[in-house]
Amino acid sequence: MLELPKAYDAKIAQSKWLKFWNEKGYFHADPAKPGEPYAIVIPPPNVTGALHMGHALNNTLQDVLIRWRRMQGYNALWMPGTDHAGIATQAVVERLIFNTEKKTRRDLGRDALVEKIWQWKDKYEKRILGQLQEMGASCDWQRTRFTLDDTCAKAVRETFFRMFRDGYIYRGKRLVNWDAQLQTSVADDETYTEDTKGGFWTFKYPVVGQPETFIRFSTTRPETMLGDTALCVHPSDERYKHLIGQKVLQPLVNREIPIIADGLLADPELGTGCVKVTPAHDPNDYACWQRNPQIGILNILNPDGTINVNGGPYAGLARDKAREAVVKAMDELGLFEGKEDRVIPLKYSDRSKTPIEPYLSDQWFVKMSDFEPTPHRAGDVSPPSDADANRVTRGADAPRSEKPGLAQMAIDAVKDGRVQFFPKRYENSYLDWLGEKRDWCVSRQLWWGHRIPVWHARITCTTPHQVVASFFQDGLIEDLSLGSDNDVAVCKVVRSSDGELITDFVAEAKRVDDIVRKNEDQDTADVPLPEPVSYDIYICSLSDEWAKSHIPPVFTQDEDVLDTWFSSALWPHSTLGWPEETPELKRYYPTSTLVTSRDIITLWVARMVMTGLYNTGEVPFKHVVIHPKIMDGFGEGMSKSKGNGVDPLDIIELYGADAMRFGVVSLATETQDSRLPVSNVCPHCGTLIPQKKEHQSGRTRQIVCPGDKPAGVTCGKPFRPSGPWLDEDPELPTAKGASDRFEMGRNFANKLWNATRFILMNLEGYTNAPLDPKALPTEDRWILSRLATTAKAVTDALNAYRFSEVTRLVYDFAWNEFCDWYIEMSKGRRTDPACQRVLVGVLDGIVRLIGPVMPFLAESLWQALNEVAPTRGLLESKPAEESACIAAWPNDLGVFIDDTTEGSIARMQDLVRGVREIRNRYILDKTPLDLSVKCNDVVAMELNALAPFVKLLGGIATFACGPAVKKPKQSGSIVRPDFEAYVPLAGLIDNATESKKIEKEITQKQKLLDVTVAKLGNENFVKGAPPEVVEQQRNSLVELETQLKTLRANLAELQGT
RNA sequence: GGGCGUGUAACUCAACGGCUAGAGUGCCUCCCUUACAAGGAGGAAGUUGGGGGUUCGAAUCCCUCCACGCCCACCA
Repeated sequence: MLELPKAYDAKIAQSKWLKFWNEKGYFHADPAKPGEPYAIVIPPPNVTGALHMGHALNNTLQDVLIRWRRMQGYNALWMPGTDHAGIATQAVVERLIFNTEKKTRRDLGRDALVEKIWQWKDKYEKRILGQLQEMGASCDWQRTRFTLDDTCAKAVRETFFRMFRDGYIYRGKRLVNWDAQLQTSVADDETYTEDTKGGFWTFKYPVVGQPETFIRFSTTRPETMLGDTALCVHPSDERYKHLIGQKVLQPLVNREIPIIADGLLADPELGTGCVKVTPAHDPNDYACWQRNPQIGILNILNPDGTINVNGGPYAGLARDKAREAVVKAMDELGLFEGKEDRVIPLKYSDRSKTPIEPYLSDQWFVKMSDFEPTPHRAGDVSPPSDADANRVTRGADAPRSEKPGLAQMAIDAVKDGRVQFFPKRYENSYLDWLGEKRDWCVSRQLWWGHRIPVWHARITCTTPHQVVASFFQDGLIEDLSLGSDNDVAVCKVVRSSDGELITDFVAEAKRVDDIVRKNEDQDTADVPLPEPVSYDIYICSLSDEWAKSHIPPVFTQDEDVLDTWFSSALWPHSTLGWPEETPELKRYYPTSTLVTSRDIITLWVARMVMTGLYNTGEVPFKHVVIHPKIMDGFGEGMSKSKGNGVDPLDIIELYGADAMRFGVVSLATETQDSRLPVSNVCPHCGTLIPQKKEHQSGRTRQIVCPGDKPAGVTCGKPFRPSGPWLDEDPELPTAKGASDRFEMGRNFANKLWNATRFILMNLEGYTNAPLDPKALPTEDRWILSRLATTAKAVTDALNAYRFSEVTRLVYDFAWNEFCDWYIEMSKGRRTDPACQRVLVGVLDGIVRLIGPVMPFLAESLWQALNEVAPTRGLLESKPAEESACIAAWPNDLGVFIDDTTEGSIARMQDLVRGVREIRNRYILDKTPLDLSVKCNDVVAMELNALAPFVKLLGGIATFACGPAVKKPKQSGSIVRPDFEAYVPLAGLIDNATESKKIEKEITQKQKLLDVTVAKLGNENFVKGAPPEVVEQQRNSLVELETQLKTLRANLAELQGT
């Protein structure tokens, strides 16, 4: 017989089976092999980040699904990989280089910096993938991708090219969130808003031509006054009506600006009712300018956040200095009216933690709204003139134009069910966000990323002749194949002055000609020469090689890289080899399930659907599973700076990978958040000390391991709580974060380990044969029925992505039914072949059911079982699979389901529990005790059949049953109503206490009886409720009456009456 | 302001219109019974946030109030 160690050793199991699985190659998906495909692409973790509990949850859930489908016989692919995470990674490496070498990125240069980031990436990618492996993730590691690798780059290039060609990508001036520190634009979602101490200044501008007339306005950002191009009031505001159309003087830069009326911008209730308009530095003002283009737009900032030449005398000043100077100057002019301190919500950049500056700059956009793209020609390489139209038609339910745009395509896919969300409510965030159809700014002023494959030149023509010469006679455009079917490059030409896309060059040449001719016709000596005309020429090329040999040197490649999400958006098809028609793409696309968290539903999920549909015509995945976010015990997000984070690797170290996985799967409910109370682990003795709020964010410098516990349990030594510490402190070691919630999984693993150990020790002479339920004793039928019911429930839960239910179901069945009851009952039947087969068969089933969640444990038990019982099976006898990874999922056990037997055993359990309660409450010594039990015929038969139960009563009671047991006439005996056992208790109990207890019970039962009587007396209930509910109420009425009778008799006996 | 969610035992969560609202942890009592003390047996502990309503029947559905969380928008 196989003798296993006394406890489950997670570490040994992990190293052993990881190696075994790798060697066997179970996780490699081969498109040539049979089986219904089931594919998941991993949400690629950021290469620079360490894995946190969110990753642990996210990846464990994917692994559960993949392992489960693999066991079901699917051809299962889990595609792993990492994300280059543009801004985050570059920022980290830049900071590192600055800290170590005191060099900025400009000192290094583009190539050197990118080279350094690649080195960094190689190192951290290895680490992060290794961590995933340690968690047991059964990814197809041979296929590991990176969003910047050649395969992905090819897909990115192809997508950009097609979008450029088809007019989905355009160049536009836009107000972007400018990070003046990193000197890049950042997306809305890469910013956060924080209440910040600021001010609310009130100034006045003098009205031109009306001495002593001023108009007052307030602002939170005085420095932007340099860029004011108007003052704005509400059209119906009586106070200012007469001033609309007048001008005021901006005294600092000596510019006259108009007073305009705009009901959307000005709110008469707010401040003075008059607001300054700075289109280039405020999103609302920008919108106002779009409605009132005549006021003009003036950018006053340099990319580094200092004031530019438009700021006149303030040029060169940093923003805060400019603010001081402007206020001072206004004050000196007597135009400053006062300042109020105010807390202002200010946007910050997530990466550099510096304030965001709304900044006007040239960016590349992907058009989201509906339009009619004309391939190869009419791309919209201009600022959108339809901004207002967008606003009117926004919303997922807005009327559709003929040709749905990217956003609409993605909306439709969810609305018609091609993509389904679990839980369904998350569809809302997706649809609402896409419904806005806001264009997507895809350029980033970074070096780390996919470089934008567009070459640009500006050609300025001083004579119309030159235009013609440049465009036609030199043959430049023809060569570049504008409008032809060139599939390597596309060229677009834009008139610089107004951004008009030029598609008809003959017409354009004629237009310029006409202007010149008009000038010549005037025939005066001092005719001004025609204004020079400039054209911006953009060439997008699919291939760098082609670009090198074909694009004239006057063109330069765009310096920017693409938003990280651009490559992430392609992930489901790019990783499978698109645009090549690979076998993988054909077999696994569309993928099956995407598992992610709710905060990237818009950023990532929506964009994957869009690009998937655009590139392949098919949705990227059918199901989107959104799992909760893991919070600490106070419901707050985990973060490094708070120090309330838990490292999954520490959990693996402390409790094992199976326990970690079991824990996080248990947390995966359908709620938004899950709480995981965090403890500090004493670095000296390992005791877990629950984290308090004051321990967070470095507010507590020192914790002393509690000394009031027994010696040896805690050590009483001081340490530093887990937190944002930058340095090591030799005196005070820093605690790790952990959580005792993972004990549940560890204990469960050990329980199963020991159940297996017990079974394997008792398999002397084991042979296997199929089991016929009809020929088996009650308890065997019962446990097989419970196994079948559990297996079905687990399968249902997985199908519906109710993960926490999976762990709960298996835990309850394995521990509370199999171990606590069936194994105990089996102890009287050690050599019974049927019992051995049931033990092995049920254990085998449990191992399969827990396999997806606890793969290391499952494999350990599986291999042990294979040694002793290599041939097994409940319905047919066959050799077991060589690994739990590829063991068949139990889904054909329905024949064992037997409700009658489950009911009998449930009654028996009640009875046994009742006896145990009496023993525990009253019989503290081990005096053997005669216990007579009277029960009805059905129970009696069951009990006779289940004779070994007597042992469950503790081995000190005798157990008599049958129809004719008389109540012993013995003073001090007590009858428990729920099982009618007569227990002699003379001298063992305190009559007063017990009387009280019984009185309380009588009150409760009487109340319940009254309710039941009332119910049954209610005609509506008898008619309206389902018959089985009525029947059950009738039964419980009879039962309650008996119970009350018994209780009253007990009470009378106790009180000696 | 708009949307989504949460509130059940001391803590973390189940229960999704129907048996006396259940687990795990913690707490109390007993037990190292040869699978397991990372264990076994039992116990105490709940006005299901408050208030209305619908229903024969509500933790569950509706209304309302309170508290909390997340997302989006706005805040000169």
